[in-house]
Amino acid sequence: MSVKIYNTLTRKKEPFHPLEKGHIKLYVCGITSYDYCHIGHARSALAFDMIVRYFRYLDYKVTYIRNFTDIDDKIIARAAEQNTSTEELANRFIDEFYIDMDKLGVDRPTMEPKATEHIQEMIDLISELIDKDMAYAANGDVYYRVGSFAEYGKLSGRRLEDMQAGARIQINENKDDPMDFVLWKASKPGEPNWKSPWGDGRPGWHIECSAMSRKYLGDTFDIHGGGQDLIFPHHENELAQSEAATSKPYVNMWIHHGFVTIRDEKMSKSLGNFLTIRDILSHYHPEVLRFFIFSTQYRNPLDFSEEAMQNAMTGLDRLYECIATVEGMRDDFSTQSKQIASAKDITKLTSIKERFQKAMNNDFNTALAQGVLFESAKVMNKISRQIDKQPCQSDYDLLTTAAATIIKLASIMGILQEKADKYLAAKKAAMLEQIEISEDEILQLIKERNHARDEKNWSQSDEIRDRLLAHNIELNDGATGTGWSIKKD
RNA sequence: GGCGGCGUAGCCAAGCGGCUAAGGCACUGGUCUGCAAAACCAUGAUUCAGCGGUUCAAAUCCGCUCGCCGCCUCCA
Repeated sequence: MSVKIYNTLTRKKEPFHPLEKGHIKLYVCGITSYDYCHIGHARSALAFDMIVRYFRYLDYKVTYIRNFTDIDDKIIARAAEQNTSTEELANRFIDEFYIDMDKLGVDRPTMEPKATEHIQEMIDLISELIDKDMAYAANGDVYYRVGSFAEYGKLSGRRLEDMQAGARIQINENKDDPMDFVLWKASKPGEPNWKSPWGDGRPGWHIECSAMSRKYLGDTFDIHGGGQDLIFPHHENELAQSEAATSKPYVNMWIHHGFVTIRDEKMSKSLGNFLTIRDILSHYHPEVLRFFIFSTQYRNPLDFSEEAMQNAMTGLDRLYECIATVEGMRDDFSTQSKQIASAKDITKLTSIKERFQKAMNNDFNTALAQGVLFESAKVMNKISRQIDKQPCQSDYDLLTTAAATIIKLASIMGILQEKADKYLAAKKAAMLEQIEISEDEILQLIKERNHARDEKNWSQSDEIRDRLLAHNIELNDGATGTGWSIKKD
């Protein structure tokens, strides 16, 4: 059973097989480093983190390259504003990026090349294109001759004629054709620049990915990924450059993820409706953001709202509570106890892995995979609540194995990775800080209330409970005593 | 104007030609409880934006209409 992936190039879901058996070569467009990252960047990093983790779970070797664009117009402009160098600015925000990624628990790619460290490779590639007459130099700039690449537009499904009709194309008298795009830009005075056969200048945006992917992954590799906004022009142009230079297919499979939206509009700086990763992580546990991001399939738009985050948190807590209950089970079983799990329950719980993989094999359908986790938790809760004191061996084994399986599978999405009791305790402690009552006070009041309850003094008992409720503390009277929790809004 | 995507219960979200249209949140009833909370059980779309068509069979394929979104300029 192979993984099926939606390929932007063919607009179909296709079974995926790497060129080299057992070894996947993946290139993903990373950030342009000039500002803090927002949730959209988080979605990109997390989507590919999940994809790589899933491939590795399936025992593939994955070589994962994600670049940093550390020179471009925006970086130059921002550096000038801040009176600093492009290098300092780019490196500063790369450091900030790592802070966010580490908090989110995103695994590092195999390599993270920077554009400015691959100038020579880009110059070499541009020279090859000029030699083949696919590119031309003009006044210190170098342009790609779009019209000479017959398949131009095949990735984004555009035809040159259509684009020219309605496009806002900058007038540039250096270009032979308005659709030609820049490979090398002559530098203006004071701008960062590198020596080249065409004079001092700097690379265009698209060429870096062609040069770096070729260096680290070869002329043809398995998967190239990025956000849907990169399909055109970035990936279209990359493809055109690389295939023109090598005369080989550039990439077999193109993966593009959807946007994060707010009130159904794309999150973007120009609209001012973006939230940074650190904004979110100051209010929510990183796993809540991960849970939220994986609550829909990666290609669909994902609408951000506080309500959706609360929803994600509730769902994550539910899974943690289920695991905590199983882990809190007395770890000795009894030969006296009867088996509670039905044949149907056993089937459900022994097929978790299979059902989860089936979901993931269908174009990384994390939404469906989360459904498998919830269904499993429900069955486990059902069994757990019926166990009286000690489980029988078969139930004990079934539940502990199921919990371990869920934790393992959830690690692909990077959720449920904390010890369940610690996660729940930490959450309680964090929420306790927000209300004006200490744990000691709560425990004291519970003690008083239980005393009243022993005397069947219900009015006093309820009065104490209401007093705690005023502080958002909910009580739960169980067989082993009275517990408390913070009430959700 | 060109290209692409989406429209499934109050909300989120699976479904990719054929088993009762997953799952979560919310709501309601029940079990449990002194009363609650949590958990569990039960309950909700004769129907998948609308209209036609293909098929023995369509939410799933095709066409048209309506609505929303994205790309065509930097953008995850």
